[in-house]
Amino acid sequence: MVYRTTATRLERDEVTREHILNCALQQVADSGFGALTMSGLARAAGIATGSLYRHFPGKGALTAEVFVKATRIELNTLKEQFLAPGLAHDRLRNGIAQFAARAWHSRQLAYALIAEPAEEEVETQRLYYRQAYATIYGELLKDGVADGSFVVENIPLTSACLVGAVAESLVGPLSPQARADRESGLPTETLAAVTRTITRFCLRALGAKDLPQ
Amino acid sequence: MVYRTTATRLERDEVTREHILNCALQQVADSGFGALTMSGLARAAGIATGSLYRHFPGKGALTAEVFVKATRIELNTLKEQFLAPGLAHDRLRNGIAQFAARAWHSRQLAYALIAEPAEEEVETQRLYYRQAYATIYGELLKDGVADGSFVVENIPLTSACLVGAVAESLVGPLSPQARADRESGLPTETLAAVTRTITRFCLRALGAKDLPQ
DNA sequence: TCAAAGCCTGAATCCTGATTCACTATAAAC
DNA sequence: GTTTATAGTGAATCAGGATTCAGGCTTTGA
Repeated sequence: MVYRTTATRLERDEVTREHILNCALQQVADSGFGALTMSGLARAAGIATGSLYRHFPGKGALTAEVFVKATRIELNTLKEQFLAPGLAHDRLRNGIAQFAARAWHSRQLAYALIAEPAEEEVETQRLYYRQAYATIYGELLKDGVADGSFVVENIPLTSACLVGAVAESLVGPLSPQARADRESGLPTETLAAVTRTITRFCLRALGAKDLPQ
Repeated sequence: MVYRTTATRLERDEVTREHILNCALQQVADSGFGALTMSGLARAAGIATGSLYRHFPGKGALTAEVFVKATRIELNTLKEQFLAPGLAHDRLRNGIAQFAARAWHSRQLAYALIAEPAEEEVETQRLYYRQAYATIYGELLKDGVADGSFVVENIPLTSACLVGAVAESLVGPLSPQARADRESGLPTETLAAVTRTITRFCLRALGAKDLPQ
């Protein structure tokens, strides 16, 4: 036995692995999951196609890891706002504003994470994380009912409505940005205006008393 | 020239064509667009694979036609409720209730029409029909603002929120039915309860005065 | 420096399902 | 009944992208 997996090697592997994931994330952020091919990714990462398979068992696993890496960040960011101290009313407002801003500035990635069809393994993770999203919305609603911010009868279903409303209006084909992409007229709406409308929509839907502005 | 496309032939072609579309719709309603293959469809329709290409230029066109056929029905059904006489408040309530009931009873089809990824040609049509949905929502909102039912600042964006909320809560992965599919516990929610929650959510979001019940 | 073992390469292979096409069957016209 | 154009058939082909693998390359440990 003259060849050993030495520390140097392990470290180098780790670096390569991260490099691959970063390149993949870049591609997804630029052009979505649909544009992610193993040969293209290998080219972008500067390695051979076969080498990808040293680090990942297959495309599904690789893609799922990209998805999870990116989604965790979003979820934690939102969680931070939702679990902050203060009235549920304000926490919801801040959370949505932040989510909207992030989606607005990287719509392709937001779309990929929220809605774009992808490998089976990605869909599995998406399901898991949607639940996670719904759960933190649910927590917030519970707090909001307790502190008098909201009036909600069915928390899980209302969470689903909120997730859907926010997703469609920011990232879906009816979102102002998507419309602007299509009809090549200027993007008439601003982030601030969109955020305001969505926030008011959600707060009103939850029976909140005083709306922003 | 001894062979003419006689009336009998044209009629028979028409029948076959309809038969194919019906079989395809059946398959989509049973198992979604993903399960629709040309050879499978040919088998189901009792004809040869190649014969499908006598009636349709390719899979994309065929699938798009199935989509349009089914979606038109839904859209018209909703339009009927939304354009009925009466207060916008009530029309919205009726429209959503009907939409929910239809989706509830054929969830696979509803999912396929609203959200399931499919051929390029289908996505094109989906875009078109989403706009159409948003437009009729928009009309209703305009009427509602006029007759005092609703308070809405940004009609297009609010329409998008409504479409998203309804779609996600009825058909998306967070819908009660989808949850029930996954966790094999009984489907705790009833259609009536779900409809009530969604309707109240939407009406409140639109600033409606008196909520049902 | 060298032998041994694992790494890296990328062209060849596999897979899945749409599409084609040479052939047979059928309908129309006489 | 015969001729001939068109319809129907389904096995073969094609397409495009994931996956494999034989062979050269590097690293390791002595």
